[in-house]
Amino acid sequence: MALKNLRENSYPDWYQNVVAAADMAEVSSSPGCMVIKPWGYGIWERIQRMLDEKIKETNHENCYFPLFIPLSYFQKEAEHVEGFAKEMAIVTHSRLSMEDGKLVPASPLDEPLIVRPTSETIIADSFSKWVHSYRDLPVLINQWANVVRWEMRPRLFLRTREFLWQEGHTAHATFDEAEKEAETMLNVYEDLCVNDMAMPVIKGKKPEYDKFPGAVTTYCIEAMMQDGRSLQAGTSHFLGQNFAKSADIKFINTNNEPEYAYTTSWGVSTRLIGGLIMTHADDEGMCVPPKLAPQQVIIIPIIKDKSKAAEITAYAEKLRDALKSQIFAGEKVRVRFDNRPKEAVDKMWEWTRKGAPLIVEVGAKDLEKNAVMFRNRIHINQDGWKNFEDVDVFIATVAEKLQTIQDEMLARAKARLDGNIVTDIKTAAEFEAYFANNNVYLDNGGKAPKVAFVRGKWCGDEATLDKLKEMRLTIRCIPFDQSGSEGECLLSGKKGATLDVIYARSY
RNA sequence: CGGGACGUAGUUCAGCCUGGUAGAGCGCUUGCAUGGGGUGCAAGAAGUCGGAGGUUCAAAUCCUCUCGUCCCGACCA
Repeated sequence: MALKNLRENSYPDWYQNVVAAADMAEVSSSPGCMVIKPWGYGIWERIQRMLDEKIKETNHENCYFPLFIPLSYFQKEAEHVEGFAKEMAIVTHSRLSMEDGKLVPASPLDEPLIVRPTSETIIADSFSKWVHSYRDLPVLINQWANVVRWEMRPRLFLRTREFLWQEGHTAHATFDEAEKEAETMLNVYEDLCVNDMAMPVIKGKKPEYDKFPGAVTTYCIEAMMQDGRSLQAGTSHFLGQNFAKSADIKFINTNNEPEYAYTTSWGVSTRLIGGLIMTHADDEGMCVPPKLAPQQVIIIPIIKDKSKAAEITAYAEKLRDALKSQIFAGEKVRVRFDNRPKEAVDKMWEWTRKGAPLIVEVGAKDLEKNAVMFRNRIHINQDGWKNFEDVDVFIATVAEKLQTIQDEMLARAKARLDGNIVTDIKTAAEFEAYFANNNVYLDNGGKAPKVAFVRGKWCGDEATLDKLKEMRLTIRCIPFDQSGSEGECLLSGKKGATLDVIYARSY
């Protein structure tokens, strides 16, 4: 029996159903916020660990800046102010007092504090104190933090008022070095998404109108969800000297002249988990790529005859310990022996909905044959879901099996992305016809709208943005691999457009 | 923040129109049977009906306000 809400009926309902069925998160009583439950947080911890390693490999160090940012700091960078003059949490009082039996805010602050929506301004302030000479550069730091944006329409993992992320901030002596840094970190994100999350992405930069407020260039990676909508999975900004000028990050260069530093910032958030769900989950629940799975192998004892319970338990524990000594992707295999007092069949389905890659069932028959029965989550209801194997062979090949699953998940996701980028729309008329209704299907049978990405020309004129909005589309990015050819702009119909862009509906 | 739907047991929901003893499925607890693809039978526990005010002899039900959730939109990681 699959989930109550299937993908083909209602994608949003299905999404929430997966989050609940996999027990990853739930809506909190605190409005707009989520409670990330152990399985969901475990996935986040895996993302953190893998990304943190990559961040450190590229010479960045972690540190921590305040949650509260004085309002005036926010006001320093003109574009930043405008771009971020949106819903934010503002601290205006410093205590509560009791009046008529009710708690009311008291002691107004001289200057309100903003609960950080992002930390460019407060970090730039520190950088201005740290940087005096070209010898102090580059400054390469990162922080793991929570941020708050007062979203009006929250969705678990994809958009919540408070979310967890990492934000890297760097300062450099030259334009080129900073620009290269922004690209390097975009590549780090791509590596994380592709090789660890099995979620292929398109790399590119945002059009001018869609840049981060205050950025010179915003680079991004875009992933395709199963409904054909695009999810911005990560961004990396080259900020030029904009923030350096407003925060006065100045240094003496090698020519003994004062110069403003060049800064970057880059981040990914718990939104990646939403992307992971919409990339890999199916109508039976979540599927977690082995590298990200908090538990990669689940062992469930099957005890029919209670007199054999001790024997089966001992067998399972021995198997657990042997598996734990195996190495997959440079780490010990993560194994859980699930001996909770529950029905074996319930445990099996629970872990299936959570998306643990391998579920092993051990019972009396296995003891006799010195074997195991294991299920491969991503082959559910197909050949290869249920497998029998000699226990020693299983132990010896568990890392190999996990790698195969990881590879297969990437291959599936990649096939979906590659197979659903429409490239043969060459005129504005064809383009309009293609999106004439919401019922453009990627595959047959589905009732929910699934719209492919269209890769085509854009003239770059901002007058085309109205048309875009009308069609409920967005320009996801200007991909790095430009063809350089000329053609008709799919929005304006103008000839001689040279930019290749990705048009898609988005999250 | 605009448009729509909705808040009743842990959960999914019925009951509301036409006011009069608080209901069901799943889940939970116990027992027996079962057990390698989502168990069966029996018994049991569990809700000041989102909150506040109003109408009434009487409110889950009618009225007002409020808070929250979901969907669509705008906005965004």
